[in-house]
Amino acid sequence: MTLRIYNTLTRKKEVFTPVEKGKVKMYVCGMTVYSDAHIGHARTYLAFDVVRRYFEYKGFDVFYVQNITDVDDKIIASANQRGEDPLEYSRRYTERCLEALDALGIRRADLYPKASETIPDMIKMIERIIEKGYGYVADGDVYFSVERFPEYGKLSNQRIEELEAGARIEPGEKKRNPLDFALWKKAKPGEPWWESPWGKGRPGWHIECSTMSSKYLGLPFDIHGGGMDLKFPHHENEIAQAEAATGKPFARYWMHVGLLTVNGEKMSKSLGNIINIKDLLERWDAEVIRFFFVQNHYRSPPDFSEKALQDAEKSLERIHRLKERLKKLSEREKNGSRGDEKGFLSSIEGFKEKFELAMDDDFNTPRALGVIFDFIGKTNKFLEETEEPASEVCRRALDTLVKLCNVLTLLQDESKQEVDLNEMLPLLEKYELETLEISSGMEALELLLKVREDARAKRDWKKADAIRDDLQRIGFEVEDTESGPRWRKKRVV
RNA sequence: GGGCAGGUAACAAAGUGGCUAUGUGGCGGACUGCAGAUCCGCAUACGUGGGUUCAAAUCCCACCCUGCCCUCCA
Repeated sequence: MTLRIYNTLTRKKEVFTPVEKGKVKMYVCGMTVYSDAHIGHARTYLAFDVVRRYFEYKGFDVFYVQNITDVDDKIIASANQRGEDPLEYSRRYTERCLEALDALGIRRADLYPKASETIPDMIKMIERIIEKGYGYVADGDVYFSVERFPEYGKLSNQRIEELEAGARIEPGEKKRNPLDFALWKKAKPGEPWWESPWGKGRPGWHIECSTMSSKYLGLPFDIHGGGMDLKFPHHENEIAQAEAATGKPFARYWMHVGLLTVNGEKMSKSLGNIINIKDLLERWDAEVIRFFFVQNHYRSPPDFSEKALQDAEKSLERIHRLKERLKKLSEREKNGSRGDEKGFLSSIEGFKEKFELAMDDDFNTPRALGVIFDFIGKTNKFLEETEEPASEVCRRALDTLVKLCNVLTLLQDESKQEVDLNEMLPLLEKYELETLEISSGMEALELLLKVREDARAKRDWKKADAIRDDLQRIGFEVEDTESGPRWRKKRVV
């Protein structure tokens, strides 16, 4: 089975063949750590988390590098504003940002190299660029000469002349061509600096990615990714620098993630609609947010809104309900039944194949989700038709469901089905139940359910419904089934 | 001006030259004391105008509209 990836470089879907058999080396442009991580970051890093998970699912050994930009104009500006040391400031935000992504349930990359810790390597690369005639020094600054690199523009499919027409020249620029970009910037007063052959200064933004990716992955490496906004000029510049310096091809597959909008508008500082992850997690479950993203293809721009999350939450419920149902069924011991277990088991394999087909087609997560929902429908039907499904069969279905969902970052956390005693106490009182012997929330809930069952047995529907409604109000959904009441905890908004 | 994506039913979102995407919501049915869940069924689609074809929402052309990039941005 072959995996095909849409390569921005060729604007086509291409069959993925790794540089080194069985391995995937991927690099994704990381965060500039000057403020809290926002949902745009979440969108991108979640997309690549799914990419890496699917590669692992297929048996590849993945090495995933994501840089941290901790030397940058905005960081310096923010730090100076607060009278803080820029490097200390960025160190603090690095942790904050990574923790926000952790909280969202995005797995960490294997390595997070920092710009500030890779300066000597960057200097070496800049020296090589100058040696080979692609860079020039101008009063303590070093620039890359775009005209010297004939392939400039190959990623974004633009010609230098066209770009020049649209470019603007700042007064007092030391550049020879407006498209030239800084490899090294001369230090200004109050800025952090490093010694270099060109005097005190700091690296330009683009050079760090060329340096870190080639340092940790070697050239060429397999996948280079990032947000759509980085395609030009950042990624274009990365290619120019790395290929100019080494003479080797850089990254083989370029993947770009569609940028999200918020209520139909671009998310930007000027609009004041930046949603940061921590704020969002106070109101929404991490998995709901992940579901929302996975529902969209990584290349298309999702539109973020509260309604979209509400919809995502409802859809997710369907998956959780089946998971819990299967879990209970597979925990009890039943071998064999009257249902068509063989037919069901073989259909499971069919769903797996369809899932893989969808993911093999440029990580088509919405289609893969469709397959999962088909599988859910099929499984529910099987369970309806089968009186006592064998626990082994249920376990197999559960394993498949979890395995496929895990690739999409779903069902990765154990659902928190604990019961808080304090929540239950008012209800125990309301129904005048003895609280002395109750020592846990679970016992309290079970007592309430038992009382409700007694009421139902006496056809006291009023009381039974009242208990159900009260439990619903504190987030417990109660359903009556043939085998007794079934409950599950829901998020209370 | 140049580059890159899109316009699919109530909403979200895939896909395909002829065969149910899917989820949420709506309607009807089964089940239930009721509800819920679940199952079964139904409805509402492919921006506009041409063209190619036995057949196009899917290919081609034109047009309209939307978003993004060309300045820092995931």
